Amino acid sequence: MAAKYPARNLESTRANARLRKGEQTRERIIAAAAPIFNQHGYEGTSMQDLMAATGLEKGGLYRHFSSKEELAAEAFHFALDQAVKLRTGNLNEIPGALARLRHIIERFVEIPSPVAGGCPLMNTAIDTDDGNPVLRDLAAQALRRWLNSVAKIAAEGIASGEIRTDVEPRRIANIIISTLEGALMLSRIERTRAPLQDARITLEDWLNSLRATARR
Amino acid sequence: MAAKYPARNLESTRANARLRKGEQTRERIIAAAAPIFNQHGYEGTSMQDLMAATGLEKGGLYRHFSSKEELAAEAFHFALDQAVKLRTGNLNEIPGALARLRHIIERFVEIPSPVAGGCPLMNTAIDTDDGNPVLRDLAAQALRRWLNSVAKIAAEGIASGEIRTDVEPRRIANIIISTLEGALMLSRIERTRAPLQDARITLEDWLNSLRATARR
Amino acid sequence: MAAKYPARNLESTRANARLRKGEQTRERIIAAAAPIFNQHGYEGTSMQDLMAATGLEKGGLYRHFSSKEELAAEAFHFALDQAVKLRTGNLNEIPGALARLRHIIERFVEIPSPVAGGCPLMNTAIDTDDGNPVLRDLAAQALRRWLNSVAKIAAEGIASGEIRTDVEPRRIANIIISTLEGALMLSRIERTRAPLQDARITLEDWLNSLRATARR
Amino acid sequence: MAAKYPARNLESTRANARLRKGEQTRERIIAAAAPIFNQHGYEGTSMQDLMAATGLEKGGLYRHFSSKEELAAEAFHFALDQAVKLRTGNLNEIPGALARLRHIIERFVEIPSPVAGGCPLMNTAIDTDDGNPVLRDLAAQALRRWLNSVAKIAAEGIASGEIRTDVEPRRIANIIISTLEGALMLSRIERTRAPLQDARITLEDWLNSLRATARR
DNA sequence: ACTCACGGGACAGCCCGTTCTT
DNA sequence: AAGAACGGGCTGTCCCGTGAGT
Repeated sequence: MAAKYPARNLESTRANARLRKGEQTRERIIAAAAPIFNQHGYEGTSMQDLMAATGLEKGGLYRHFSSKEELAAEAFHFALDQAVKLRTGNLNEIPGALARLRHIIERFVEIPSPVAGGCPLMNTAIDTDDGNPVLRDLAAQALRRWLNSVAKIAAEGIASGEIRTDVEPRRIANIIISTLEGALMLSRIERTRAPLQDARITLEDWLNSLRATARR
Repeated sequence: MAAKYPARNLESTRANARLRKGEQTRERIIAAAAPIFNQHGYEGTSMQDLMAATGLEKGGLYRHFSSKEELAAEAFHFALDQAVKLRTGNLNEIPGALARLRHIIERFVEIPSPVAGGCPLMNTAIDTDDGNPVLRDLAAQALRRWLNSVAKIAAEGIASGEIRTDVEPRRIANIIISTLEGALMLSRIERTRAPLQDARITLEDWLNSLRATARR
Repeated sequence: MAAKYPARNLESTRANARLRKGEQTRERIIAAAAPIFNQHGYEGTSMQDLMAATGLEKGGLYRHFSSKEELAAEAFHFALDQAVKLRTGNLNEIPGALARLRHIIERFVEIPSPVAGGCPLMNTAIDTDDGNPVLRDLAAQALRRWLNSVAKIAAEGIASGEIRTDVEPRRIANIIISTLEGALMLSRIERTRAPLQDARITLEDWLNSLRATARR
Repeated sequence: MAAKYPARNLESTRANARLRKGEQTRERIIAAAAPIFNQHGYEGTSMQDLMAATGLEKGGLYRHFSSKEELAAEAFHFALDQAVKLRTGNLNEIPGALARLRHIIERFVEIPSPVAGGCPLMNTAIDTDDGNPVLRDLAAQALRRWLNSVAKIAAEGIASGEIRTDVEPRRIANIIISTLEGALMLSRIERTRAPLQDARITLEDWLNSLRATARR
């Protein structure tokens, strides 16, 4: 996901250092398109919108992407990357499975989506559920990866004896993500952060109840 | 909202009262349109789709509804009514706040949406969030009513001493609905019922933990 | 023109005394339709407009008229009749050709059209000139009658020695009607009565110059 | 507006300056649309008609004009320009106010409208009087300019002592234009040039009667 | 690398007219 | 005599995509 069209020279440490002009334009288009697709959905976004956002003409856009769908896919990847990076933070440095799960929850609740329009994963999944299958699969795969990564942390916690053995890792992942995403939607519809805060408190309480009772 | 399809029992004086032909057609259109709007969203549904689904021509449709928006609003009401009726069941006859909350959860998880496309409330809310404001408000109000009704049950449980006093009714409502809706989405995207089942188990456990400890 | 569908009984002295219900409705429709057609033209008037103006449904209208065109023709006749009656006044009682021509001019300038939208003859003629040929011919014939009647008065004035013999009656008619109708249009566009007043003054001066010089 | 089709003389620096392809097409569309709008009116002209007349598809047309209204406005300007240029001729070189007024009358009567459908000013004014306000104002303003220019010539004639002081310039303008436009309509409806010829003769006689009486 | 120019098709909405029903 | 119900067609607008030109 991270680095798409590499071709970068060796000494470049950061992603977009020293891109050719065409690639710069391509990245610029994607960055401009991401919030628009994320806000208005695939069908709800017109090439005209993208032209206005990028300052390019239609021909200019189609030089870099063979179709609206391809551009939308790239924009989805971009938005997801941004969100993942921002919300993951220094997750790997945190010791303890429960602490890492709490970290995930906290970040999700406290850090707003870096791309306007909210969680790109859910937005894309819902938007394309009965529509564009290419984008739908992209979103489904991303969700699967997210579920897997959370379940893996839970499994490690169980293996290490930190988490009770009578709960399945997959269930922990399902609950955390279900509750967080559900709360995010309520927050957007109700236009208040209360559901997200409630989700955080409740999930953290629930995680505490999963802690393996220290027997002697 | 009035009485839809079935003939029902004889003593109903006003409900079905022999619909005129036009009203029958109107109801037929709404029933046919509801799953389409629910699946493809407002923008994703064309009048052509509705013509195909109803067998009527455009002139025929526009006789019963002054705009696509009006038809979508009626279809939303219809779908929501169907879902509410089916999933509410004999809720009022159930004694005990916790039992009623469990009943809500169980029904939501076990009974599939009577209208194809999943939960019309969430679908409409997400679909129109950055689009049609009329439909968005309709969905937002419906969600608000749902939240209120769940919170009210929780409040009654607290008042009666059944539920602990240190949790707010609003939070209980937020968590139940967030988790259920979030799980429903995961289920749809992953195409497996596991997230819903996990949500049910976890929410019921959580509700048990809210029971006021019997004092001596 | 005057009496269309007669069938009226003998003792009725005025036109619409004692019409059957259907005929009353028919007359009512025509009276309601006339100003609408006169203001918005044939194409610019929709059956919906007529429904709103009459309070009838489409079926009700089409019972009395076989097509929109037929209704428009009747409405044109009605509007023209109204205008002719009102502006003719006691023309026949006036002695002298010049006085009668002046009377025509004065009436035209001073009396606003009884049917909203201005002179139905010109409106219809212009409106349908490149469109509906049936209505166009109706208007052309009405104009021809009007021209003839004015020319006839002029001819009588010439025959009686009141008007100079070196001007043709047809030219007098053309000038009077051209100037009046042209001034009416300027008045409508400029939204001021000045052009009509100027036309009156100038035409009257001009008529005076046509008076046969009193022989010695 | 600028300079249309022909290549013209060499020293024109800005007028034709080699139009780009798109501008050529744009001008071609306007030239093709002008007679259609002038004949059938704004509502009576469909984009389909314009497609047929230009050979372009809808997408092609809408590239050059953002709406039918904008195209109609341009077509009106074009038609008016054509008519003004053709009928004005070398007006400025003619000495004497009365001679110039006669020149205007003569040109109007003798030179047929270069754009099919007759006088675009009157056509548009009447057509849009109860409809499109944008076009109506355009026509009203053009009429106002025409009236002003005629009135100005009359005023100059009065100031120079050529025309009698007891007639207002505005009335002269009103009469000339009313009579000419009225005669034009009669000519179109009756399908004979007689009304226009009568108007010319009569207006010229009338102008002679306005000549200041030779001083003693 | 990008703009300009254009095609062809879909969209919601409104139109006129007919038939069925009361 | 009139309303209710419906058909089929057309309108202006917007859409995505392609190819010529620079």
